Amino acid sequence: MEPEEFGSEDKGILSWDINDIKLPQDVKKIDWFQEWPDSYEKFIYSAEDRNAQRHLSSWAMRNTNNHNSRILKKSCLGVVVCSRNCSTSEGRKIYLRPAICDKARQKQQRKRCPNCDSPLKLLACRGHGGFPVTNFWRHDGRFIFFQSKGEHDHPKPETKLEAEARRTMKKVHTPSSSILKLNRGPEAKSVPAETQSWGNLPLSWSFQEGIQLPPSDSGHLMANAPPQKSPNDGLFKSYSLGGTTDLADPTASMCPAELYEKCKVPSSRIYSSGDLLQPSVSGVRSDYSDLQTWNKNAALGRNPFNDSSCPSYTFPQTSWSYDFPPPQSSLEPLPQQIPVEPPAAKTSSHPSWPNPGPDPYEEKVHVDLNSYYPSTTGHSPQEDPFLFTYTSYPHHQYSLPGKSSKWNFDEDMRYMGLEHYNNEMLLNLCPLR
DNA sequence: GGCTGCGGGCGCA
DNA sequence: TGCGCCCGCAGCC
Repeated sequence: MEPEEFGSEDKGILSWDINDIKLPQDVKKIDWFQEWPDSYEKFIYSAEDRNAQRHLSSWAMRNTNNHNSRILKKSCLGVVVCSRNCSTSEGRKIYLRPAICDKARQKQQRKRCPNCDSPLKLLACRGHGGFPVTNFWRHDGRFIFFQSKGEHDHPKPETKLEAEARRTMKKVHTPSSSILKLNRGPEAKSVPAETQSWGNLPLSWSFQEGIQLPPSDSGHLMANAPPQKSPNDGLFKSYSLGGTTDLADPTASMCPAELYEKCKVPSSRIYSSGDLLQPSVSGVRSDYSDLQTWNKNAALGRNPFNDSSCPSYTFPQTSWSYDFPPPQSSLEPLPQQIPVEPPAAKTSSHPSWPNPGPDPYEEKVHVDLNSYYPSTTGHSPQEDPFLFTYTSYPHHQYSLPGKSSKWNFDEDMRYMGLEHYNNEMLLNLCPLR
């Protein structure tokens, strides 16, 4: 997030440090959750942002004791790679998510590369002066302040959801490899090298669960060699029409199909707030015009769309604005796949952190997404019995969209990645679909 | 079994 | 004093 993108008021807000005694409370703009924070970044999330509440990151971050109960500190564990740096026949590299638990990580490192059976090795993160990148979380008032220190010097590992899903998938019956191959072949080959784990996840599973894995393997992620792409790549397919989408276009990954033409030019402003949120949106902050940033990020396996430089919109009720678009976060479960139940008020486990209130996404932004939902899917996810055949996240707390077909825009957008992920997985599980 | 948060403790600069 | 790291514990999924 470049300071140039902000006005004087924003610059003042950006001047805070996580260690400050008092953090700004007159926050006008709060950020969308950043799944892959990198470099020396600061974000201010709503205290009701569930991902922020959980201090989630797609980097493998472990808790670090900083002897300060007000500030949660996490340090990056890096990425688990093949010691021979092997590549699959499709040129994919092995980037596994290091287990957070020390014992589990040791156990993980005793396993072999799923591709070449060489030993695995942990590529430690040394992006912060030779030490791991550290992330800091602090709850203060209505906000959750996030600050990262250091720049990851390693590829992105498998995301948490991928790792969780992989474990889950291990417990379910695996369809035959031939079916998987049939189902995934052409599409998989169309995925460019840019594509990383998320979009390829089912493909990875196809490899690991049905085709290439040695019996002893516990699963892995076969990501393409850097540059990589963020998990929210899946969003594109969630919105795409007819499965003929161009996955090589990163800007498309977050665009409703109807807006694709407006979105597909990376060097221009991708999201006009009025395009997506007509009644309740105002203000656009920035764009993704820096190709150098793109190239640099891509070279390190980063998705420039994870940068915080996003257009924003403002909630009329709160006068806050969110960076837009949100869907880079795919860490949340999909409401479409969630049994109807009232949202539970999450209780902060931290003694000094306030309990968040009701989910703002269920109250503040109601956007009719009917016109944006992919029409060619033929039916909505909630109508599709297949979409209920697998739910890997039992802890969801969200309610299904009501009969009014009003969707909670924020959450739904963020969930699209997971929806894609589930849809893709279901495609594997139900290849005849 | 693994993830997460907490906190005691140690070593180093 | 701050930081990095180890360890154990407890709660949760």
